Amino acid sequence: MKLEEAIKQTKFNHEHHKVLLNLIYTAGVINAAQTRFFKAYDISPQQYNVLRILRGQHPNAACVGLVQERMLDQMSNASRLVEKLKQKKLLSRKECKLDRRQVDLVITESGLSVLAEIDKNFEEFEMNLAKLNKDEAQALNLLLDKLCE
Amino acid sequence: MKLEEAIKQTKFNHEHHKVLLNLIYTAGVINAAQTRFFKAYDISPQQYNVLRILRGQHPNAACVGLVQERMLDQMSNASRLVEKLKQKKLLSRKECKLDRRQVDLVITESGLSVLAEIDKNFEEFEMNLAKLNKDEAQALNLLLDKLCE
DNA sequence: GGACATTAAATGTATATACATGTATTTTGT
DNA sequence: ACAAAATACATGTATATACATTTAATGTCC
Repeated sequence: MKLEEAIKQTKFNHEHHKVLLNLIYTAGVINAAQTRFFKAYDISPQQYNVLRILRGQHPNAACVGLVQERMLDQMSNASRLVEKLKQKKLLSRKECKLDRRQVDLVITESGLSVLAEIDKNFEEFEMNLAKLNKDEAQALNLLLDKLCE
Repeated sequence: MKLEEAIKQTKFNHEHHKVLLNLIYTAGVINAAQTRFFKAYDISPQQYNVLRILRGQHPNAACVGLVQERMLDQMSNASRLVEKLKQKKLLSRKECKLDRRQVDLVITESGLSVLAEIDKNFEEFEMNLAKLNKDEAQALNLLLDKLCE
């Protein structure tokens, strides 16, 4: 359902105000859909994000700071997300020999296979979600990039 | 900072995947900025949203259901938001005479003046946030609408 | 080498949120 | 009219998040 129907409002002060509402609304819709999608794999979208970052480094280790830096939101609890994933044995956490303040995080085999399982279906999920063709997707990305610059 | 810099990733499987990340990222950026902006007025973006809905009905009352229906996210805790706003005396909550299951919510004078104060600066905030011209804002809205349809 | 600042990560705390359940009231079906 | 279903809202609970503080290790300057 698009914004105007969802919030029962058809007039906006100006386009910029609608952009603001529309972005927050759209992100909420996507987020809810993602949360539902990942629930089947017993992880949250944030946890998926962390696993993907670790897979990107694999077989090297990454520290909490690197993960935090690359996360979609600049949140402060990478530690706690890591703890959750460790409990599920999707990553390993060891003291870093070179700098004992840091920890070496490595995705486990189990973590890799969960990601592989997810990726099988995630692309289809993405395509369904976005009812846009490739050109439109590209245009949307350009606008979002410009907005954030 | 745009997505690619933020997450240190320049290649994406396809445009749709980038759209997904970009939307969540952009909404996060906006949300953080909004939260900071509203902090000066001691309310959250969600609470602002509720107050705006009530102002839209003023001087009529609105019930919790109507508020919930029009909120940006389909959340389940309109009750608790209302409770917070009542504690701050920004709205009044009375039993509805016609249907005693419902409650009549009305924004208070104090609530109206907080909104007036906010609106003085919010438009400027919106414009700064979105480094887009009017045509681009319009294009972005069309794409988001299409995506949510 | 030692006091002091800086950094990395973890933890504490208050609030927010998702989801399920509870409670009171009204509506519906017979 | 009365039992059952539906509705409106509130609450319980577990988890998530923002923000500040703590702890331990490293770096810096004299």
